[in-house]
Amino acid sequence: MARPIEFDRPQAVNRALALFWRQGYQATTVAELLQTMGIGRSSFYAAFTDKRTFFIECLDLWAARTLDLLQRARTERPPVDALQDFFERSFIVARGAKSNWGCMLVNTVLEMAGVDDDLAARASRHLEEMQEVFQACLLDAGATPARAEELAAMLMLFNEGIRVSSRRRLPDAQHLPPIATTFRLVRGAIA
Amino acid sequence: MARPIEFDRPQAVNRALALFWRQGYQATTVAELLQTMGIGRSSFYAAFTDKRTFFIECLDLWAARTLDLLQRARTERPPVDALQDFFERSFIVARGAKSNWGCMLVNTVLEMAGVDDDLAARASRHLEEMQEVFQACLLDAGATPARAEELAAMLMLFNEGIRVSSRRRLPDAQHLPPIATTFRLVRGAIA
DNA sequence: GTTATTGTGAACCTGTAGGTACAGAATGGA
DNA sequence: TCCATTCTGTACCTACAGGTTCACAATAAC
Repeated sequence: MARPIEFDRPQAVNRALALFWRQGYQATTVAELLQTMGIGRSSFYAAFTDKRTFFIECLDLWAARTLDLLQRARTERPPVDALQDFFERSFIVARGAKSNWGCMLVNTVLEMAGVDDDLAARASRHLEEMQEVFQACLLDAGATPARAEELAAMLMLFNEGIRVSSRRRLPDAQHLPPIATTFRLVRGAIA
Repeated sequence: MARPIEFDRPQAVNRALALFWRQGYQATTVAELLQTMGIGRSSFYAAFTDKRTFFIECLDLWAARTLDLLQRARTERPPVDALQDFFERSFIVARGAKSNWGCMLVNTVLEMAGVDDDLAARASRHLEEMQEVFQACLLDAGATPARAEELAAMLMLFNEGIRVSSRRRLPDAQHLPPIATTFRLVRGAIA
């Protein structure tokens, strides 16, 4: 028909996602999104309906990627090592200038709870999915079902804490020891 | 001189603080603040300069109250019990309809990091102060200085996690076991 | 009672947010 | 070459945010 030249949708979404991740939903304006994505207003609304709908798309994508990362690590290493890696990598982000924006799910829960409860609940559900993977890893590692559930809950609490802490621009050294401490406990509780 | 009848400043601040606590900085409009506080626009700006300055006042007040609560608990109970109480009470909030808005410091760090870094840093510094109290409690309980520092860092991570979790509207039962688990570890690490 | 003084509410101002409308540019088909 | 189609940039619209102004109201001193 006509005009097959469109903008690169996945790339545009990726760039926007980074903005939302860093600044959150409210602080990110549509104008900023457009500039980052390199597209015009009408293209944006034609392709993504509106800001809120688009944010949901980014949020779900972020969750899917993170889950995928976890699942893949799970096939490549012993289950508890995979988990510990996942946590430690939350901090060691390219070691360079690139800063850490925490976990988009956690950020969203805290930003939107009491403001847009549907968004907060959506992020919360994604966190539950992650917790289920934690639990599956622990089962793989030989924990009893009850113990796996308890430890997965504890790890999720830890995950949430880590992601908060990682936005505080503290030296990495301050975070890694607690992770090591925790995983010593986890391994002990399984054995 | 004239017109000694002013509004009740502390009460107005308290009400505003609750709003900021629940909704965060950005989502709370000046109009909402005025309605909650029961005062007019000009009175607000005369008394509190502007929204951001006022938010800082509320944030500092929240931090001071929380620190005070911790310090007081510390004089009334054995140090580790005081800490555990502090954590558990973060969830069991009046058991009724009253909901839990987490920790205003944690909320602010996550909302403002990357948006208003000065505000985020201020909240982060208050968290450091809390962590110092944690450490002092652990020292009181007989931990070595090195161990107290390590455990205090871990507890802060846990604190951050708990406060995130508490905004997710999950049943309390899901939170309390991890707290118990953690404090079992803490007591073990001190002894 | 008059007046100087100061807290107050309502109306107003300005900037900017999210969202829409529309003319025009770039293509595939005839 | 021309047309039909559809994506895109610009200008625009409306709502509302934070903040200011100002006339009025209520007091204390005299």
